Amino acid sequence: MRIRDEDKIKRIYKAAICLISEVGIAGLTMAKLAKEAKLATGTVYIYFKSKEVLINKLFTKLQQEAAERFMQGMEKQSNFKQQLCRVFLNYLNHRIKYHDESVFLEQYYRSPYITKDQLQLTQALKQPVLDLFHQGQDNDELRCDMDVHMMFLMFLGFIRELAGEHVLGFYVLDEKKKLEAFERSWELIEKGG
Amino acid sequence: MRIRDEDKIKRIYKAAICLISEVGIAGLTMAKLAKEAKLATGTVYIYFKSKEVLINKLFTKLQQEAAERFMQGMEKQSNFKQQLCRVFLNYLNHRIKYHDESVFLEQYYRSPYITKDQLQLTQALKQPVLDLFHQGQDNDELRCDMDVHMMFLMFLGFIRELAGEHVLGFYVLDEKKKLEAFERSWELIEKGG
Amino acid sequence: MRIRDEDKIKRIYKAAICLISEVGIAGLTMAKLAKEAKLATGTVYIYFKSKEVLINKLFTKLQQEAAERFMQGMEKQSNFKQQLCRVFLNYLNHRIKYHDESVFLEQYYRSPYITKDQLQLTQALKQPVLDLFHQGQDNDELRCDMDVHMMFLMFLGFIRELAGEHVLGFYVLDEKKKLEAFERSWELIEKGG
Amino acid sequence: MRIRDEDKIKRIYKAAICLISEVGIAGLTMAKLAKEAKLATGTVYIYFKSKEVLINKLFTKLQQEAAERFMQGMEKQSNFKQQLCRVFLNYLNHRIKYHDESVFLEQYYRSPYITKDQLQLTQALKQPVLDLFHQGQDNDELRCDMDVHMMFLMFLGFIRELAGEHVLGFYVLDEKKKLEAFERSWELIEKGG
DNA sequence: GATGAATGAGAGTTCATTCAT
DNA sequence: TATGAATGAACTCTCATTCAT
Repeated sequence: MRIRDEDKIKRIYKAAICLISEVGIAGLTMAKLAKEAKLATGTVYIYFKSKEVLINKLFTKLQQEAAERFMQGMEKQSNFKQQLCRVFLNYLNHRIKYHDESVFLEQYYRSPYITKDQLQLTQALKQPVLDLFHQGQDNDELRCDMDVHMMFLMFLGFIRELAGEHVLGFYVLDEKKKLEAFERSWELIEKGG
Repeated sequence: MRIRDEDKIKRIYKAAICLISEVGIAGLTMAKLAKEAKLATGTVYIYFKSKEVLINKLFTKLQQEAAERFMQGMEKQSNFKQQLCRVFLNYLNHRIKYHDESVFLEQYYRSPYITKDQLQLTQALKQPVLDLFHQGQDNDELRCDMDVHMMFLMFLGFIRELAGEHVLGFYVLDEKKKLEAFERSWELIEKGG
Repeated sequence: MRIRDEDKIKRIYKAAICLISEVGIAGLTMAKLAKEAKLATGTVYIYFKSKEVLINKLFTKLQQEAAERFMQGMEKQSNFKQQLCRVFLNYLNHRIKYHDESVFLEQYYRSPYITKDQLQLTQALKQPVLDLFHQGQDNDELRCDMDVHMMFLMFLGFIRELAGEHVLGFYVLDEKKKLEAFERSWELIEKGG
Repeated sequence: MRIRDEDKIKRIYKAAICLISEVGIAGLTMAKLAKEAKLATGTVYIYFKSKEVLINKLFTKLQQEAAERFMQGMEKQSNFKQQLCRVFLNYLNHRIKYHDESVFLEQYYRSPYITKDQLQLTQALKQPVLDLFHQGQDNDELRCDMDVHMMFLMFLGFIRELAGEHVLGFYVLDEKKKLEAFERSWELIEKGG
């Protein structure tokens, strides 16, 4: 029964993301969720002990999936700038393509439901990107008079705003714009910029 | 006859902000709200027709108050850079000082409750800051090979991340750090930077 | 202040009848009532101790007014049949013209709010009509092999149904039909019919 | 899984009738109803979407049941008069035995909750009885100088008053009285009466 | 007396969770 | 395991009544 089980969990997650993007975390009910996932309400409780547990696990799962996407294809790049560009675009495209998930993650991140542990994990998932910046500094690719965390926050915030406004239709991004956005960010942090 | 009481409205708003920061929009109940504001539940309904109306009005009010704070003290500055610095710090400090409100605004902004009208208003409130950037470009203070909206989003995103991480204790900001953050942003957009 | 007071009471009664015909006794609220009567809610409580008292008094008042209308112009009639006809038409026209009031009276009459005393009073108000029937029997105008109460109930029920269906538009009554209805009733009860 | 339970619907209906006869439609609360039916409040909402729907359905159900009872045993009668007598007694006994239901039906019928559709249905349910009268006229059993609708309203009104006063104890009916009442009605409408 | 804001018990309804099948 | 009917606490909102002005 392994396969069917996994399938049900997937359906539950998918239904949750879909519904939350429509009605918010507040508006999500277990009845709606079960219906969307084509399950009985009771069945959901076989796989998740409570609504809270479900939301928590969904958060962790989505966060991990997102983190995996960020570094994808990076190692194939020829130089540091290209690597960073890859990460930049990965995250930007992720925020656009998985906008529903991103909104959920952000809402949850700033919600009272999040636990200390989850916050720590969130920080830990940023580490690979922070490491990349550190490496850049060590290899004289990035300026040294700006701390890595600040660079990172600038990158992150810029991307989030770009993606957010794009999804709402207030600032449309094509491939050229995306690259331009990266170039501007790069200018700011490159050695001798 | 007792007279309709502006003070009660303030107490209701204050209680709402306080509770939402603790338990989220989802967790806000009219009973808790009334208790926190030291009113009977029915009294809240004299001033606000429904919970939804209350939340909507709170959003609009906070947004407008926030917008007013952003430009404060700007005209006193001697030059363009100082003016922009003032706005930068205004927003950054606002995001820190009024973190509860900011979180509420952001949550609401991405929630299904927000109306088209409110979204438009939100955009309109950004206009004065956008105008400042435009003016900077026109007066040869800012580079012209980067569009104003992009500059704005970079500023905005950077500030939000800084404030967010500061409040969570992951990236502590003092006055020096704040100014450094502004300097980095300025480098990116100044003419001939 | 006598005059103003009486005026307010009238306005309250009128508003109550009007609203009850629209929304039922259940749907009547003191706030709506006050608004309709152009008074403050508190003012209503100066004249009526509670909603229940108001409804009770309204019932008694309307019932008495109705009773007065029934015998109107009867004594002017030349003979017994004409007298009875007058009463018949009085009641029929009353049920049509004051339909809202009649509906209220009937609803109240069958409701749990009515007291034993009020029920007795209601019966007492029928007495003049019952007396008329008795008198008819005594004077050999009416058959004696049918008890007076039964005659009365037949009259009453017939009139109520006629008026009810007329108001709903299911059985339209003009003057000719009204007289015909009386003639049929008369046939049934007249001596040697 | 527990199966949806027709018995529960019956209990809800029964509790509703019982409570309405005690406290009126206005006084019926879902909490009282659930308690009387020995269910949780939420359970009532599984079977009826809202209080209004419950009341509506109850009305339609009772009306239909009542209509069925009226014609019962009629076809077994040897002649037209006997048939009509059967219907007369059916309705009279129904009004006495199911007095609570009858009061509810009447209250609802004159209430603002009733819909056009329901009014039409109510009229339609009268048709079989009206048809019986028509048939009586066609077969020269009933007089032709009185329209069928008027005959019907006379019957109906008479019965309602008789039953109403009987239940209140103001006019006691035994089997003899009932037959007498029918005889009087018959006299009025029979051919050559 | 007149006003209508204030009150809070209680209304209808929802929904996370349980449980009989 | 899977189901969805059943539960009842908790929600939003109403409204008869009170009370400060």
